[in-house]
Amino acid sequence: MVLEAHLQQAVLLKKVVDAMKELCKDVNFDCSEKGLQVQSMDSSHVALVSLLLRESAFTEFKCDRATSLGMNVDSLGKIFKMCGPTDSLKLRWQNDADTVNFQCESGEDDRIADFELKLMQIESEHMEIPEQQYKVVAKLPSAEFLKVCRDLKEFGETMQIQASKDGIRFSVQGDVGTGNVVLKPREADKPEDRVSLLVHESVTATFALRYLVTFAKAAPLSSTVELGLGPDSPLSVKYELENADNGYMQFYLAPKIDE
Amino acid sequence: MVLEAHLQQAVLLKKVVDAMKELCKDVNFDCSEKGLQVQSMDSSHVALVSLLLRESAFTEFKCDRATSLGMNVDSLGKIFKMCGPTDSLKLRWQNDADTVNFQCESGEDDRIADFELKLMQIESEHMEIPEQQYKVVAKLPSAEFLKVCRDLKEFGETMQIQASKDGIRFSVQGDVGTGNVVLKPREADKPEDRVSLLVHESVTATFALRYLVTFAKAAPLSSTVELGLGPDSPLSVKYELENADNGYMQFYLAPKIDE
DNA sequence: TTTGGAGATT
DNA sequence: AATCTCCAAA
Repeated sequence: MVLEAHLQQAVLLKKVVDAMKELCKDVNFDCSEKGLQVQSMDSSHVALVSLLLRESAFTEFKCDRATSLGMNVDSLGKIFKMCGPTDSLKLRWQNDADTVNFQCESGEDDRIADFELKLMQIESEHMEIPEQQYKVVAKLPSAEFLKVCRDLKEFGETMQIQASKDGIRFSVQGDVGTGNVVLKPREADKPEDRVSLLVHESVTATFALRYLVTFAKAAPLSSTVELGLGPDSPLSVKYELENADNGYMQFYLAPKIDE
Repeated sequence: MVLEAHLQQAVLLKKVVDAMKELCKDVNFDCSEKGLQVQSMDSSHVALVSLLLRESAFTEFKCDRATSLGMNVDSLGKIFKMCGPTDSLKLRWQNDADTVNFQCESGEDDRIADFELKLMQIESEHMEIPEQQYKVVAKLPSAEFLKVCRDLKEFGETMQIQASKDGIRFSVQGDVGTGNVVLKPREADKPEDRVSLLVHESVTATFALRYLVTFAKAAPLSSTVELGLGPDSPLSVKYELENADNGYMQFYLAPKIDE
């Protein structure tokens, strides 16, 4: 057995796959002793998905040899659909086998679903993601970001984001009119209700709303989301797992350049 | 600024729009110093919607000059979807501007959504609604009316309403059988639980259930609904706002004439 | 724990 | 308009 990983909550991986499903068809899961990692362009090569599940996210993790396992995301979605919300997951890969095994166990151990998934060869266009120094880092409730994106996408295809010390403004211009939502920095008892802005320099940029909505659907992964903005640089949309040390799921999207 | 109206609870207008959405595509909001008014046939010219929001329904209301503002109801629905349940609303229209501005503010003022909606020219088929002397006026809990309509629409498309001093009977004949719900007059501690019947003459009439279900969805506007019935005359379904002086929303539906 | 209603999504 | 999911009440 080269890879054996046990996850307390299969639902974590289910959420990750759900978030990835609309963007990527097939992806490589890069396995090493550090954990699992995915880095993939979306099918239309406009957005980038970056997932890291550190070894600490698992109750048990063993990986003898670094390797890339190519999987079909749709199939993964179907597999995890079999899992109940409290199921645990065991992931196994034998040396050079052409399948990987998923085993979902209900909490009471009275129901075991398992699936043998065929692996696929995916040319891994390995990409470096430069560590950006964002001019603005905004942290807000992930549910609020999801709602803003969904509400505004009704009016148009392009969203302008303006961030300054006073707040962050999401705007869409469409045929029937122009919509804006402004969030001001906000303290709150629960950290997950806060809106905070770290601003070195005000930033205005525009993005294809379609992708933002897709990213925002990763909200179940975390109660908060972190937006990273810079002038003429890609937007980062990052969801840290409940325990940030366990990893994150992050999306990048190139801005629309003004004509 | 010709029109400026502040509403404590944006949700009131949201409910009104939701109730109107399924019936009308575009409507004129007639603004005067008395308040806002809408009178519109539904798209298939079978039903009629009549809305009155008196000036007193607003925390602030100013209208320098009577005017009709044509708006798309779907767009209004999308705008109010952005509002939280406790948001307040500011409605503004500048002299002869071709847009009207909606501004939703959360209670804590840390989230402002606003929308600039393009106005449209709608030929206003102005109609007089004759004050009917209904043979029967029935008042019942709006939730109960909603449930009756929803339950019975499962069995057929046409509802017969029979009202007499003994009670009001809703009947549907369908392929799988015939369903009846009878409500007898009922006293109750809370006025909104009462069922009362004012009967000058027993009435039997039939209506297209589809419209009744749509009307009944306005239930969030008021805990009670008033049905007005006459032989061979349109049914009135009226929801008075919690404070009746603030206005009402009313629907009319022509009866199906027996073949 | 199970059932119903409400809200949201396609 | 129909389905599905989530949340709340019994």
